[in-house]
Amino acid sequence: MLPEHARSHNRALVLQTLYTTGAQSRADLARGTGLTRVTVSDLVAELMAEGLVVELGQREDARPGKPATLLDVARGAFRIVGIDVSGHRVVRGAVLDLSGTILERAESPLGGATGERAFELVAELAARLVGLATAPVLGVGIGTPGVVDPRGTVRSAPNLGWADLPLQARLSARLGLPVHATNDANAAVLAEHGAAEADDLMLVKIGHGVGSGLIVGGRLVTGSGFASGEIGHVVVGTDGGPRCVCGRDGCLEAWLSVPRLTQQLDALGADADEAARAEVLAEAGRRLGIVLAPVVGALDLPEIVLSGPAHLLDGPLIDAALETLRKRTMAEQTRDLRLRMTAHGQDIVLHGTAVMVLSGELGVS
Amino acid sequence: MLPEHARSHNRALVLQTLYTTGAQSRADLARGTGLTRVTVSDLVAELMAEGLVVELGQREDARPGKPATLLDVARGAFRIVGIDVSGHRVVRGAVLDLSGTILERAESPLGGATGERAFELVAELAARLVGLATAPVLGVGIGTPGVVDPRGTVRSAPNLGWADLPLQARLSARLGLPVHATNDANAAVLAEHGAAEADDLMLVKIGHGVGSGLIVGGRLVTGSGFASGEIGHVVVGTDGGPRCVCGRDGCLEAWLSVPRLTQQLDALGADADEAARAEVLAEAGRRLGIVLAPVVGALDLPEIVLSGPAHLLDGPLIDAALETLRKRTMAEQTRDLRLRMTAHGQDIVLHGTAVMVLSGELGVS
DNA sequence: CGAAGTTTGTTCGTAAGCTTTACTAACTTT
DNA sequence: AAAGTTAGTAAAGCTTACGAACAAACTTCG
Repeated sequence: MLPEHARSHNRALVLQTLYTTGAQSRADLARGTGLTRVTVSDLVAELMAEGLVVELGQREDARPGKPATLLDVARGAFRIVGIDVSGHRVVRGAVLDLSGTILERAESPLGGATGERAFELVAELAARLVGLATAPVLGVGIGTPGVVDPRGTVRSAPNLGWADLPLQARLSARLGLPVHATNDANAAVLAEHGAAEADDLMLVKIGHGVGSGLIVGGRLVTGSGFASGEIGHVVVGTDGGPRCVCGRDGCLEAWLSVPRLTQQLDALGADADEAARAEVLAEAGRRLGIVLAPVVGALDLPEIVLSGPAHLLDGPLIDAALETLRKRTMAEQTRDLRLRMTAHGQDIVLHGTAVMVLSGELGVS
Repeated sequence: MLPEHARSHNRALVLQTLYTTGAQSRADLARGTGLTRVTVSDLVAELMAEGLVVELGQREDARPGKPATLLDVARGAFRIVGIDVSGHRVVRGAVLDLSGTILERAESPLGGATGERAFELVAELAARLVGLATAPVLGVGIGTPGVVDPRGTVRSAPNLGWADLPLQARLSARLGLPVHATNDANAAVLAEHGAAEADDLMLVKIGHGVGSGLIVGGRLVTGSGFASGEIGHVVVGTDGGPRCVCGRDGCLEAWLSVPRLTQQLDALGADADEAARAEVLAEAGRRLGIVLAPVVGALDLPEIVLSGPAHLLDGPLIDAALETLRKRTMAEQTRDLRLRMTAHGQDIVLHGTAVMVLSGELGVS
């Protein structure tokens, strides 16, 4: 730990405070960070020279003393490019500003491409989006299914036919920009965590498969083999269940994946009554609750967020899951447990990649 | 982040390296920590002045250059007092040296004491042990059942009749020494983690009740309500189970607690055949595996350690638990999963409290 | 209306901490 | 005996943050 590390820590602290709290003066920043006004002024000067912070002008309200000069992160001065490879049929991408607002979108049909061809599609989409950016690009973030190590190498992503693909390194070399890659569910939980304070959070992403991302103590859990969150193929309960693609009976994914739910609802027929449809969804919710209960107990989780098609998840399914969780864990722990849908909708992975780039490039987490 | 924080970080880094790697020279430390020899010399001088580090004399082996002066942590110059309140009938305590070796033991029968009387017993035992120490006491560590917050206040420990008891503060005031308190299962997982490198580890403590402690990313998981590890009252499976003291059917504790296992084995009779006894234990092990599977999946845990009576746990129970875990999770994750008994035996909580004091007082973790 | 008080942000000098460079000490190898 | 190597220390310098003091610009009070 050198003095310069302390410096970059303080720099990130100032930027973080400015990012989350919004426009404020140097003196406000000093009070908020615990540093002195002198130090804050120095750090702010450095950040302004880099174009990351701008002065907004004087504060309007009438107070005694010299009027404060308001500062803010130059939210419009840089762009982030985000790529979501978790879709089954398309690769989606976007240009975002530093606040995480999506400014431009683009997508490429995947068309069943795998391996090198799939990488090529991702790289081309990223390059296209970088071209659309009307301000310097801070970095590129990618969320992909599969096991991704901290250096952004995709250790294994069966659906895309990727194995030990150095996604981050190759894309960075090609674009000449910083690139950050992570698992799609991890990106999603980062989006949900946003720039919030350190806490604990689990995000369950339900789509073609079922995966999850975890934040414990404010930090993303990667797992010993970088395979955290893989709950899709955990067997639920002790009474069998539907056959899973992995060959076993009763995996969570076999109960809960979107194809399975859709197929079950379709089987009821178009004119099925609402109660029958609700029961199908409630049964899936109960199964989710059964798997999550031990995790909630072991980690004392306060909040779980679901991501996926709201018309399937938001209703009987989520209600049954919460009720099951309550029934199967200690009352003290789940009394305050929150289980809810994400507010990010379909863009959750894109937003998460932006958080990842902000965190990696600016230390803003 | 001030320069002095960097200083104390580097100080702890030197001490940590010395503690884990053992006797070595200042130059070795410089290479090991990445600091320069000058800085290491300065820090070592500071640590020697405090009596925490001592010179052992010159290195013996024949190498070119000036002979190195070997250093080590003054492992015998300080003592740690550890208290384990997790026993059902007695409070156990010990005096340990900085290496975690137990030098003296003492215990007090609890005799059903609760509330203030139980606290009094703990305080008296601690004072007695401090008196037994033949070197300055670095600090006192306590492992207690229940929910303990980071400031060492026991939020709730029903068996001891404690609620919002500021255990750490009151004991520290009484003894005039630094005190650290935590949950017993958390202390146990710290013992198992020891001074090892950052990794992931779960410890399941099976006794009168069932609890667990978790280390994720090298850090102890406390949980949002400081109630992490409470898996004893998570319901197992979807086929009912024995009635639990909490009123529900099929809690893990109802399947797995020592009283329950003992009672089941006793019910078989003294001349029961070995296979019947093994089946009782294997069934309990399968139940443990069912609860742990989602946690292993979500966290990508590489290792789980059991603590409790070896004659019950080490055998059919542990074998069945591992087999169940393998059957119920993805093969990639559990291929390398280790499930084993602790090597600390009954002293695991005492050893854990020592780790806690070392970490809290010296930054050695 | 002017003096007093308040708040902001900067300048200047200082203390802490780590580094580089240079040195001595003490050993092995040739 | 000379050369080379390694350990540890001393001196000087750079970076970083701080405290004190101050000017600027406002409000409030008499």
